[in-house]
Amino acid sequence: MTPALAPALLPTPALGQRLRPHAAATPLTGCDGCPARALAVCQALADGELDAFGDIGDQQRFAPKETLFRQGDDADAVYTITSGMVRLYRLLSDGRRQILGFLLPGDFIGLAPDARYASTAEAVTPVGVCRFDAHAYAALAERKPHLLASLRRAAADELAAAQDHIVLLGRRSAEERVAAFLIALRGRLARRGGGAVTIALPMSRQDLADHLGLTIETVSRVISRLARERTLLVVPDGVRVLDAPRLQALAAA
Amino acid sequence: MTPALAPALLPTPALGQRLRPHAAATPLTGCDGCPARALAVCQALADGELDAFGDIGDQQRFAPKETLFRQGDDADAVYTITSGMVRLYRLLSDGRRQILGFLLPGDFIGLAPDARYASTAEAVTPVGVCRFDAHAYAALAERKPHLLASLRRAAADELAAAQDHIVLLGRRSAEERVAAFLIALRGRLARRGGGAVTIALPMSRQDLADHLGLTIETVSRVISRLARERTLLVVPDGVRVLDAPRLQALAAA
DNA sequence: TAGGCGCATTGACCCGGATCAAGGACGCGG
DNA sequence: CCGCGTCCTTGATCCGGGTCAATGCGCCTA
Repeated sequence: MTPALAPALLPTPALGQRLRPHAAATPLTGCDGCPARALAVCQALADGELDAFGDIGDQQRFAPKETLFRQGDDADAVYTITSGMVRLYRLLSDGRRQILGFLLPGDFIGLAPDARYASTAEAVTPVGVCRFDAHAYAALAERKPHLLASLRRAAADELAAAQDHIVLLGRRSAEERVAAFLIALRGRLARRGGGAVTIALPMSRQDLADHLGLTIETVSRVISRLARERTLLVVPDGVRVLDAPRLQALAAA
Repeated sequence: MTPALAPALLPTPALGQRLRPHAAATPLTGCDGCPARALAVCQALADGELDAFGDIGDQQRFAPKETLFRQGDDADAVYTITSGMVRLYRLLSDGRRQILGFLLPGDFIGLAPDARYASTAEAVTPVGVCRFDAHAYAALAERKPHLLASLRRAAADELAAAQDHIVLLGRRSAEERVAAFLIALRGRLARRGGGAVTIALPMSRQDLADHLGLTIETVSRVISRLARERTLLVVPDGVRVLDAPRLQALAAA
């Protein structure tokens, strides 16, 4: 019933790429033209130093559902997302899945480089990354204190985000989870130059459910309810926030 | 019905201190006699370097329920736990509480030193800590690469633990949560020289509930059930594992 | 234009764990 | 020794969200 209301009015959410399949093509130049330049860990380096950085970095693209690496693989690389969206998840032996997070341009994977990856990383949309050999990266970090400091800040952010999510999963209702997730994603998108009204949701409802510790039906029902009471408007591949204060209130704190 | 079965047969769980109230007195010497010496971040430093370390460290004790710092305070110090147990938690505005973790000797607080503490730290048992001025610590870290490396390892561990907990809260049943928590705590205690059979639980059931995203009644019921079916034996301030394989199986993966 | 396929939505019902409500079991102070 | 407070356990009942089962709605291919 909702989709009828919604013409395709997504103003191409500035995610650094398109959300519809098979688009996105950042020219494979060096760091200069990198859309994540201002966001990423790399910003720690002065322009001059970027050469060393670009040298060990290797630009790659992944189509939706392609895997960057798998839980259990040995962790021989770290990544910076330059465009698109990546889901990071763990599987239990019986197939239950928990999505730890959705990564956006500028996000970094490999802050905690153990011997093996503890989770799987998979492209949600077409994805561009900068891939670094783990050893070369570690060696470079050792020589660039700015980079190290930047890594520590990123680690701090990531840990804080993980703790936020622990609170969300441990002590919040379904509606609060959805609202808090949307608010948080909106903030992350906005910081990357997206608008604060339309929130891009290129991932499936199942992905949302597996991130929020709910089922697909519950996610769908909550979103439908928020749409029915005019807090949200469901649009293709996303939602529009109609009543931001109300959504904020539901996300509580 | 269970307590009758349980004489006080706790062989003084080697937590580096006693679990019963009002005991514990590590002499306030330098790092040499520190019970956490081998576990902590400090192990990164050669014996000779410990002087600089001891100089900026400040040994403190806290009685049960005393707070080390509060959510929102400005983060002017980092800590290493030397004895006892600390709970780290966040409060929601309506009073709901989520315990992020229980800290043991050798654990470090302040890997992600933001401007303000994002959570409250409170002594569960009598606690000994080594307190460092945040700035002095950061300055020292800058000069000691070993220390920095050690911090990164600790940050990696902490992030991995947080992700484990996200999976636990997002995708596991009450029984699995309790079992997984007990297995994990047993491992941590064992690594600190405790036995692998008796698991010390100095925290209240409410604490467990607030850590595992459950209610006190559910925690109590699950533990009672495990005791009834001879997987556990409830003892004062802890449990004994009678059927480790079964507990392990419940913790799944 | 029809059929099929993969999501998403919606409804009906069920169940795991929350809530409400008594009791125990200790420990402590008097 | 009693009375009280705190924490834990247990039972009865309720309900939020899970499960099961239809549709619905593009979107793709023929």
